[in-house]
Amino acid sequence: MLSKDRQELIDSFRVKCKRHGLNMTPQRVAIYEQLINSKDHPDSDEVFRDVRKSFPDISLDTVYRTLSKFAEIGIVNLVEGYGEAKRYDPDTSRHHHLRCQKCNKIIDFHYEGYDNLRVPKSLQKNFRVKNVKVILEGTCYECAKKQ
Amino acid sequence: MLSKDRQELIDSFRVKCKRHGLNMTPQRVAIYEQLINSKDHPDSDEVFRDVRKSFPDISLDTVYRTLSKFAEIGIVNLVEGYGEAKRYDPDTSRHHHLRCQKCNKIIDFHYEGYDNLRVPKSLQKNFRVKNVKVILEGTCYECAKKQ
DNA sequence: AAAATAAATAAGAATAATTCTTAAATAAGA
DNA sequence: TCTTATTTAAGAATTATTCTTATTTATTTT
Repeated sequence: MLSKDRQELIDSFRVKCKRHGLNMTPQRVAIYEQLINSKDHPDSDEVFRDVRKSFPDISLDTVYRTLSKFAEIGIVNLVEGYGEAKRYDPDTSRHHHLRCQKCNKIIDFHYEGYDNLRVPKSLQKNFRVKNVKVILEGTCYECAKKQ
Repeated sequence: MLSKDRQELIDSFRVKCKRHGLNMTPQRVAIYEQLINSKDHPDSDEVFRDVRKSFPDISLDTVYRTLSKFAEIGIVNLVEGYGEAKRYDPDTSRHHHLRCQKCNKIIDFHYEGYDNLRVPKSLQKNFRVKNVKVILEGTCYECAKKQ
């Protein structure tokens, strides 16, 4: 997160919040600043523990709410591992998934273009790749209708 | 799951279990049969509720244990959404992820080959794609060493 | 086929992740 | 500054999952 300078990032953070009707609160700023420092893919509890150091009275619930809001407006991304119940796919044949970000529905599809993506050589030293997944995320028809 | 006939599937299920040292129990068969019928990507609780109809005394814990074993030996696949805590990525620039299936670590990487995958036209009618993710799953160096 | 033993199960307690409820505090706009 | 809509802290509640223990069952050994 060092590609832009701190102040620039915070300014654009304020703009994004305003654009989405989010009030500027010290908690939100503290969480955002923590995220800038983070080099990892932290969960809410990690962020909570870190933010707490500079903001001892913040509540866990606020961190949960805030991160999920931030993800909603694109300040952060939710990584694969969506915090819901584990789900299993009984179809082990080759296929790919659409995932609706609103309702979490998963829809199977097949597309040859994704079937044999090559794996970059440079990774193969430090990581043994077992499978390549392509996931198209977005909004399903039913959820799009509702809006 | 109708590509092979029922008996063929169950036979190969028995073979896979044996190969991995799993005993054949009525519970495991019942769960496997339920999976064959499933057209979806059920979570453990859904499987539990369904299996219960034909096997009223099965416990939820058994379903959890069994599905996770099945995933381990490749009878089913765990879909994206791994049931852990939600994790956020503060880096919103274009990149992709390696995910270690053992320790759940996520490693960023960049690879041009994945940056502009085209989205099949046929999907675009019923699904509004917001982003395309490529995830390479496997075993990280540290976890590989441990074995 | 019966006995031994290793694996698997049910039941419910325990833990972990997340969300909800409510009353109080606060940011933004008039 | 006053008003109003948001946001917050705190803790209860909920949901998903794992753990513990005693019992049962599948497989292996006799």
